Amino acid sequence: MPDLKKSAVQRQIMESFFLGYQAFTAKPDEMLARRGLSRVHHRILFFIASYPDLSVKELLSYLGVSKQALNTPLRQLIEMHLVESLTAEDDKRKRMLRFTAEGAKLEQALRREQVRLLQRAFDDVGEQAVDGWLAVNQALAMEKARG
Amino acid sequence: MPDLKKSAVQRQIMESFFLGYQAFTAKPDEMLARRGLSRVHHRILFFIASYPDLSVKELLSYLGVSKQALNTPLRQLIEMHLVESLTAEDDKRKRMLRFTAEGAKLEQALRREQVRLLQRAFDDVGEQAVDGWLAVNQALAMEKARG
DNA sequence: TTTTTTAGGTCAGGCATATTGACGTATTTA
DNA sequence: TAAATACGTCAATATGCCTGACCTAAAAAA
Repeated sequence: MPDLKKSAVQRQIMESFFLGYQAFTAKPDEMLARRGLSRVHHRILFFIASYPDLSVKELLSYLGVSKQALNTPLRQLIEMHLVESLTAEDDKRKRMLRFTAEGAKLEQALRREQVRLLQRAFDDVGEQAVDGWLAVNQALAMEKARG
Repeated sequence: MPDLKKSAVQRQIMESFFLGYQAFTAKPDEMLARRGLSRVHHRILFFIASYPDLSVKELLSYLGVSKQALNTPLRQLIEMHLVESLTAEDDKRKRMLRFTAEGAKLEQALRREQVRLLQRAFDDVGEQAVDGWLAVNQALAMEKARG
């Protein structure tokens, strides 16, 4: 347990977090860039993967951007046949967003690279450290929810 | 140790990391926004704090942006009397970047909020988890350096 | 000492993306 | 039938980054 009262220690911890997160996003960023896509597209793909058949409104609330900001990247994903937008049965105003086969493949490829990176880091530090890492991330996420 | 072979587990781990990092940057983002500043300014402040009297070129290499992209935010910080740019003694082409008293105060305030968040999360999970979290972040940062 | 390189700064044009506001359509709910 | 909702799009505006070009001052190399 480092001494969190020292400025230099604080900065070093913050820098590791920053660099670690940057490493985590670097590979997908690069893979998406090759297709002319960006991190917004990645987030869209992530939420469609996590909540298949979610509506545009739900997606908007997860992303926290305006309808107009979502419009372009989502349309691009649909035009590239990575995502499809189907009218919902129960409410025909709603669109259900899901992957095409190709879209699912891309999401898997992105995730595989991120998991591979995590796995390599996990292998370096041991099981106990991994559990701690997960616990702190979850605690931070909770703090966010709490305010 | 979670089962990293399951897609849902993978996504949940990735989501915690994302949310945790977002929580980590949320407060500074908000504090900076009140002054009309953004995350680029934060990164500039971070590097000046970590490497006082660094040159513009060094700062550029840390940030990984173009000279023109740095120009505006750095000038703003200087005009707001948060950072000062002093000609180096040994090489008068170089500018040494450092905080003014007010700039140092802002950097401390930003860092204090981030440390406070970390501390709350750390308190929730215990010492061993914290050490694990730090170890994994460092391993990830290393993986980045390794490629 | 003259020439070249380096550090820093700025301007212009182009591109991408975010915002707010307004409008239009289809559908559902009150 | 009227009001609200879900979605989509157009326009104007603002921001931010990029590349390329050009400039000064200073240091390094010739």
